[in-house]
Amino acid sequence: MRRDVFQAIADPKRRAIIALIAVQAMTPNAIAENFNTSRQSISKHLKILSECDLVKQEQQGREIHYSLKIEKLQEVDAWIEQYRQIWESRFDQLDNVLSNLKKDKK
Amino acid sequence: MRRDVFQAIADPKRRAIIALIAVQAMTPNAIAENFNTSRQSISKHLKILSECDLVKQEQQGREIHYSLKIEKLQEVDAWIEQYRQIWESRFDQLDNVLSNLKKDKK
DNA sequence: AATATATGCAACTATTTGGTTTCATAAAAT
DNA sequence: ATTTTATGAAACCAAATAGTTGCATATATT
Repeated sequence: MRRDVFQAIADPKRRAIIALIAVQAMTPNAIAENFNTSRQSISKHLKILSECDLVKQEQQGREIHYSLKIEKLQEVDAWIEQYRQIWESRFDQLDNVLSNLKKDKK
Repeated sequence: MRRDVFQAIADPKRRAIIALIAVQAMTPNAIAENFNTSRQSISKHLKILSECDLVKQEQQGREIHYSLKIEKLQEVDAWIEQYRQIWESRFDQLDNVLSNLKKDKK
């Protein structure tokens, strides 16, 4: 099964978990309290996030605190960057495009 | 079934299709020639991309030219933006964090 | 008119996914 | 020592996914 950051962020619940633990490390139980789903389903999402290298764990007694490895999201940023360049250049050149269109049509 | 831009970009083949048609509009057949998969599977991916509002179609005779609606990718950019701010501020404040840590530990 | 080409759609299949239920283990509280 | 709490793992299930195969339709080409 594929395990990359794009697959990780595809699920809305996982994006919500990411948002939660970006602020502060949390235990699976604490995370589950923020959703109406079982603790086990959160654990499975955390396992997927962990396999995608998006979270780190810190054991404290019987609790495990999960937090976001925010650097990993830079992979998404790097991917979107190429397209950002396209839409930014399109915006810059909008006037040119419009005047060229006028010429072509005429 | 969920149809949003995050689900659309989760599949590596769809990301490859996006990269292709970002440059220029292409027909399903022309796209399929770039992969070792059937024309029909490309059509299914294009359907998903279309349902996610990531592509636009232009019919020319019996050909249909698909091209990227790049604005839609700005939704991904907006999502990643909040985390970019976090890692950028972390970078900016790295010295502060380190000196604070020293104080806390001591 | 007959044939070839470009495409979408529907049915079918194997695999993956997200979830629940149940169990095992280890640490804390009593 | 016994019970409670926090967690992961395994078995199972329904739904979704990616792909294939076979068709239907419409536009070119001959």
